[in-house]
Amino acid sequence: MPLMPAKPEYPHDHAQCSSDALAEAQRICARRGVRLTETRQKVLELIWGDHAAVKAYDLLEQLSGPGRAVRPPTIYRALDFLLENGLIHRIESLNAYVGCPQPGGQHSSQFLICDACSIVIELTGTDVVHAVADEAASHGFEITRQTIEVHGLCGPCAARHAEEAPVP
Amino acid sequence: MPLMPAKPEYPHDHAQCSSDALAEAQRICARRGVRLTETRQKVLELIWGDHAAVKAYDLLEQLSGPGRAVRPPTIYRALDFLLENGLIHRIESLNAYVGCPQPGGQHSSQFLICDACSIVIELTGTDVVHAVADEAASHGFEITRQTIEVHGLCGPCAARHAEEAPVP
DNA sequence: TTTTGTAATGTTATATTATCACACTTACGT
DNA sequence: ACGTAAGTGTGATAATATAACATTACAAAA
Repeated sequence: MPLMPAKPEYPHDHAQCSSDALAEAQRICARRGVRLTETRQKVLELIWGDHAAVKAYDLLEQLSGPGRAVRPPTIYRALDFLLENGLIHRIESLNAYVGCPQPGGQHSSQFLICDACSIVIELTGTDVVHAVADEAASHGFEITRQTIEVHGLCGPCAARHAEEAPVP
Repeated sequence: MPLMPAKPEYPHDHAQCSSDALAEAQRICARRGVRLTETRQKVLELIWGDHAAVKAYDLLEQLSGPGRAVRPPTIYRALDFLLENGLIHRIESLNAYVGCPQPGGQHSSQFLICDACSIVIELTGTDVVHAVADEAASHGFEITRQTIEVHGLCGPCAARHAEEAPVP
C-alpha cells in the first residue's frame, strides 16, 4: 500500500517560525564574524519554507529565474556554509537538507522523518545520545558525529493512514 | 589534522567469518525459497571481503574483467536483493554497503563507523532502540525504520591517533 | 519433453547528487 | 586607493542510481 503524500502538518505560525530562524541566523553569523551573504540567506529562507527536507537541485531551480541560471556549486557552497555554522542539517537518508531549530551550537542530530508528508522533526532528548555513547564506549569507540534518522509516519499521517486502511 | 587511513583491524579468522556468512546466506535463501544466484553471491562475497563498507562502483570494477563489462543495474539489483533479504546493510552516510553479521531477521541498524580505517561495527544492544522508540512514541510517531550511524575512531585507531598527537 | 510463465540478467540511456578547477568580483582592513 | 582574502561565476566532470525495454535462464505444468 503506497503512502499518500501530503503537506507537512505542523500547526503553528510558520511565517513567524521562519523569520525567527532567519533573525537568529543573522545574530549567530554576526557573533561569529562570518557573512550571511544574500545567496546564503536566500538558501536558508528556501530551506525554511516548511518543515520538510529540501533537495539541493530543488533549491537550484527555485534560485534560478528567467535571467539567472544558478549552478550547482553555488548551492553546495551555500549549503556547506550553513552546515558548518550549524544553521541546517543534512538528512543522509534523503540526500536533503533541513533547517536547524536550535542553531549555533554543535548538537547531535536525531530526526523523525515522515515518509508520507516529509516533515522532519528534530529531537532534543538526551536519552538516546547517552545510550549511544554508552554502547560506543563499551567498544572503545570515540564518537565524533552521530546520525540518527528514524523513518515512519508522523502522528497526523499515522491517523490518516489508519483511517484509510482500518484494521477489522 | 587529517585522519590516517589504515586497514580495518579486527583480529579474527576472517576467512572463516566470511565463509560462515556466505553459508548462512545460502541457508537463509534456501529457507525463503529465493535464489542466491552467482552474481548475488559474488557481490556478497566481495562485500564480505573485509569489515569496511563497500561502494557500488567499486563492486562494479571488481566484478568487471577483461572480457566482462558489468553495468550499474547488475550491481544495484544484486544489492537490492541482498538488502531485501537482510544479508547486507546500506550505510547512508557513506553511500556504501556492508555485510550483516546477524542476517535473516529484520533488525534495527546501529553502526559504529571508523573514519580512519573504515571498519563498520554493527551494534546489537537494545537500549538505543528503546530510547529511540520512547522518544518517537512521545511524538505520536510510528517507526518503520531506524538508521543510527555513529562516526568516529575505533579503539585501535583512537589509540594510534593519540600516540601520533600526544596531549602534553 | 516441450511448453510456458516468471524471475533474472543484459543493454542503452539517462536521472540525480556532488565536486573540481580556474577566472572574476566584492568586501574590508590598511 | 590598494592589496588581500573571501565569495561567486562558469564550464566541465565525477560519483551515485534508476528507467525502460530486450533477452535469457529456470522450473513447474502440460
